[in-house]
Amino acid sequence: MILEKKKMFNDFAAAKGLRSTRQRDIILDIFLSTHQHISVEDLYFKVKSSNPGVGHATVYRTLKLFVECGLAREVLFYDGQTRYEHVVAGEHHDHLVCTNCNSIVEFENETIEMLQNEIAARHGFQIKGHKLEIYGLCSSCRRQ
Amino acid sequence: MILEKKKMFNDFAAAKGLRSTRQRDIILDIFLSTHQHISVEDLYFKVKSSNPGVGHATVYRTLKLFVECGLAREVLFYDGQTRYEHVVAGEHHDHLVCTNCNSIVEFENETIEMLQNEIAARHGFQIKGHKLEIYGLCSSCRRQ
DNA sequence: CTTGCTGCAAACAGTTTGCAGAACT
DNA sequence: AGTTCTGCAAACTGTTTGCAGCAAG
Repeated sequence: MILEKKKMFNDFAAAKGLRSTRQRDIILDIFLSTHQHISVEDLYFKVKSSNPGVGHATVYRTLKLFVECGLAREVLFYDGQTRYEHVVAGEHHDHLVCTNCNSIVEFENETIEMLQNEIAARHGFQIKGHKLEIYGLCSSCRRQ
Repeated sequence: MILEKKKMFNDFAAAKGLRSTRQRDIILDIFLSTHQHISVEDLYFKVKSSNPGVGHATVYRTLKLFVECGLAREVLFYDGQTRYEHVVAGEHHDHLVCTNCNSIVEFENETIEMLQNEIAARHGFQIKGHKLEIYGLCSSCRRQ
């Protein structure tokens, strides 16, 4: 799992012609060792504690790379700090259902998935799955 | 609808001993005339255009009051600007369902509701309702 | 040796705050 | 008159950027 992710980053770096640097390795290691939605600041301090020389900007820049290669995802809360969470494979989509013609449009929304995890955690639930269906009139039925 | 909201704010202001000022009236009027998620900056410019004297800080301060009295809600996107949207009455809750003991916990999440509206809008859907159910093990069933 | 990467500090953008004067009650 | 509110500018916070030196290829 962690090795997979390292490979993911290495492949991405190779494909983009990025160099392999000590700092990126350290930041990736520490990011992979964290749990959901760590703030840049927190990650920066973790990195600093084991590796004082690393700068603020490098952490910012490296996290953007992780997002770009699909390892991480930006998450916003209401405290003005950007957080990053791990992208986990196997996420699925939900549905928009037209109550007139019964057509179904699929969609995915990572933020909703994430919020669901939060809600479940808050209530002590161990989540197994979910179903989200939005009902309404699709664009063509609206016009009629 | 607009009058209701003005009343809402006036009642809140009265209850809190806030003064009624020209600026707050203007900002409320303009906010009520806007659509979903306006940024502070945009609202500020709208206010300025009809009323040049009003300052930046006042718009920020007044929007916080709207949130406090339940008229507005903060919304975050990924562009670093805080937006505010209207709170609409009649929002409901969703469910956490335990697949073992079938107990149901109700919850509400405004952000999910809002995201659903966005998704529907993006697909040209006129939303009528939705159902969100999260399935899993409740905290007591997990322990067994 | 060439080019990309880093660390630093300065710059930036959005938001908040302190304060003197204006406005509400 | 007393106190809250406003507008301004300065301060703050989180993030980005320019640049000289460092390091990977």
